[in-house]
Amino acid sequence: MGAHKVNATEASLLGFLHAGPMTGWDLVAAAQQRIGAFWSLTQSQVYRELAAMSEGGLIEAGEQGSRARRPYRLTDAGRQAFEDWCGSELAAENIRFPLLLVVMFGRDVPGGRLAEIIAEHRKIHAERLAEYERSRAAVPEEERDPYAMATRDFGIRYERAVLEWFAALPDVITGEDRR
Amino acid sequence: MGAHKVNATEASLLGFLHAGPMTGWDLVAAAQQRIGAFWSLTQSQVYRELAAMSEGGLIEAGEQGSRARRPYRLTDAGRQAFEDWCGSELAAENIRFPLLLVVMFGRDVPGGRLAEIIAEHRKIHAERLAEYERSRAAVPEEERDPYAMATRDFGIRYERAVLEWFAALPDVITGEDRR
DNA sequence: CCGCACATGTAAGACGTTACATGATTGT
DNA sequence: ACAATCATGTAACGTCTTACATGTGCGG
Repeated sequence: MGAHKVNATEASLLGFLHAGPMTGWDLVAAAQQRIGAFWSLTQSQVYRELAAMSEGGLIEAGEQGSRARRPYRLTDAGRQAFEDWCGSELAAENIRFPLLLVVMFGRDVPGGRLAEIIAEHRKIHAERLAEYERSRAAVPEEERDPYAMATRDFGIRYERAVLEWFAALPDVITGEDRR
Repeated sequence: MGAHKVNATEASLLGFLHAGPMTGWDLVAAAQQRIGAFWSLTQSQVYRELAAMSEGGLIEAGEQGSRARRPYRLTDAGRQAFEDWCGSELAAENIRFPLLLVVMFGRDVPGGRLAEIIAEHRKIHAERLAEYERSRAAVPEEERDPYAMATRDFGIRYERAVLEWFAALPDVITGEDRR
């Protein structure tokens, strides 16, 4: 009861800690790799939230290991806080996509800059998709975690949608009208 | 030249002001409606940035109208700042999707909560897609702005991708295994 | 003439980013 | 013994969110 209410960033750290104690450093790496595509957080944030959650009793620091490694483990209160978060109303997804701002205001974007930006980003997204598909293929059949697969598949579908969107843009925008 | 460097949020306001003077109130409404799907901003932010940009000479307040309406118009410096922003390196898109956190940590989400959340969000996205398609169909052929169309189409493709992702989720996750 | 929507603004705090500081340990 | 990397942490700032305060004018 009355346990501290956590935000989504803290909840994600608690989520990782279900699998066993981890240090801040490990959490940063895990977050970047496993949820970085749809939930960004920085090293600075991680250490701050760890300190706060430790203060609040949601996690406990263990014995300090070599190189000042400080592993944190989930407490019962932390487990409860995670479940409370799951039970609370989830915020809607928040997308901030500067490229779309440029497209929206494309009429007033100077010269060929719009086409240039689009070409640039098209390439970035093609690479990201390739990367996701490579990583998907790299997981041996028998050790596929359905949850991790699902989130990666989201990324794949997202990147495909973006690429199809690029492909369907009219020439006025992609700048392919000058032949 | 040395004009103030603006962030993406300010750039979006400058973008709107290219079409003519607008008040803070109008900008909030316009932003919510026209870029809200991929760039959220709040009323509070708008008034703050307007004050700051006015201070910096990027925009100028006009005569106060009724109900204290205060229209701002773009200055040359503001136009320049907008172009500078277009010329700068655009930040990558930033997606924060709590639902995907829940999926990622699905193994530790209590009881049928995961399935429940998914069903909920599936509905939300279906409705959003329907809304986009309705709004798309509502624009008369002759007054279609290709830029606005392009950003809306992004939304449509995004929502379709999300719905297809939902549809492809395994039963372990959607909870349809108990028959 | 009164209630509601319009319109601007402020304050405080939560959250996120960037840069830097500090020291330990590993490998060479 | 030295450089590179590991690992934690702090400081400062920028941005976003939430809530509130204040007043105006339109419509019934």
